[in-house]
Amino acid sequence: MREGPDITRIAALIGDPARAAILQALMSGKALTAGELAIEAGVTPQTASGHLRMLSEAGLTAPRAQGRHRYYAIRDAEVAETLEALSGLAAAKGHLRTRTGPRDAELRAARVCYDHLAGARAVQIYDHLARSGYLLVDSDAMTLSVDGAAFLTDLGVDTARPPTSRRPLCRACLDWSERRSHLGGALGAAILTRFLEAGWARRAEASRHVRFTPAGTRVLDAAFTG
Amino acid sequence: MREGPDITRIAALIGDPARAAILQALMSGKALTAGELAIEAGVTPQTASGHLRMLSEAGLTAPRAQGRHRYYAIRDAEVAETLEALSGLAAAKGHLRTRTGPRDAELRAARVCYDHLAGARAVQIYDHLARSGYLLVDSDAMTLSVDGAAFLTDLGVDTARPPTSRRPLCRACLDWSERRSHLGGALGAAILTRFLEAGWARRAEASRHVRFTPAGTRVLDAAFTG
DNA sequence: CGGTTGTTTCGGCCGCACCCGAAGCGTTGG
DNA sequence: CCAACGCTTCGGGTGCGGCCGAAACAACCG
Repeated sequence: MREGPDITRIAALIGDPARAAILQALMSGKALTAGELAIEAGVTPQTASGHLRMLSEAGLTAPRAQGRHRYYAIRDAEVAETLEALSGLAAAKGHLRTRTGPRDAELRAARVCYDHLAGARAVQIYDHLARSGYLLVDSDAMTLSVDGAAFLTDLGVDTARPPTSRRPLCRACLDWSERRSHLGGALGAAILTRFLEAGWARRAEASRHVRFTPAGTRVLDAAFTG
Repeated sequence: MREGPDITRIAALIGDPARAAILQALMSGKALTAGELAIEAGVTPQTASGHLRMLSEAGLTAPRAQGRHRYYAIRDAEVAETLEALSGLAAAKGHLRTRTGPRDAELRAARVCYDHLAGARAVQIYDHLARSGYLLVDSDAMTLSVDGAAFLTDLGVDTARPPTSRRPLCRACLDWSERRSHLGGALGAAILTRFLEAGWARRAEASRHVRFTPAGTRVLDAAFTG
């Protein structure tokens, strides 16, 4: 029969422990060097190099040479979304991790999803925008209302979408921990950028976790509540 | 590091050719016997049995004994959605299938996605419902308006949600061929049921393809346009 | 230019897991 | 009740693919 697109290739790529570790490390949105990814995956550099070659040929990662380093990153938002979907399924079906530990709670609170925020905090932001009429959720795409643009601009978020990219401004992204939607797309990326730049949130070193500063928590509670 | 849920296990399960074939066959929403699935996957019954055991233990499929047969089905909508997401990624990244053939076009027009319609026709239905104010797309969940319930009831769709299930009535499901949302959830399932029962559409024998009858095309063009 | 570091390519080892043949259960039917 | 059928379990063969050591490339650095 063999109907529809061929799932096997991509699923098999993600299904290897070393490659999965690489992809999950890259879900932080940072571009990492081949050597760093090798450590992350617990394999030697030459093994990681082979994996990265496969991932890049399949269009999951994008290599970028810079000096004698070679940086790899998640190729695009669609790859990131699919990985999140898989995370959701794994979280739902997978046997609960033996010890969920504090790290898990941190991730559920706030983390980076490729290039925008995810987790409880991100859902809070999304909810407020939608409920205040700042984000107009249409049949398919969402649009930012005039009021919404003003609201975000006040906070210092750059709502001007770069005209070069064909990427949608707003996009609902499914959150694996909250099982709800949060804001992705160019706007989601802009909001994360603003939070980091303003010192309202800081990224953990080698993790997807995002820690909100006291100032950031204040902004969040003041502007994104109700 | 090992952050977040463990993707590897589930991705590796889907990444095997035989198991992927089994899952894709089950995406028709029908429950199939182990023997049928063995043929579908091109392996012997004992091999398929082993695969089905793994899939069921991981929570991807649900076995149901009936007489001397044993029927397997996709476990729940979440599994189906993740498989669709993978299909989307594979369609986008995967090398184009050598010959896309007429079968592919048929699938893109209308197919079954676990228990509801997908493809161009499904997107048409979803668009009309949303644009007519029948489907109120809120921040997160969608709700069916009073007008919408009346509209669908007129068409013979059962809009009364079975109280036993905790399943949401309406749910946006990402369509891999249209790259847009279509209607899933209990309501999506009810609509498909009605279309089949009224003779407006017929399912292909061993495929996900759905063929609309002339009467069904008329209904679709009359009720779901504009 | 050697030396160092980061990355890739090549070859070969090894183990996992996919696969089937044979045999063991449970169900149906004559 | 025995035969037929469908499915599963068990055991062994085998091939693919991940892994590393060694070596070749490439880029910065003294």
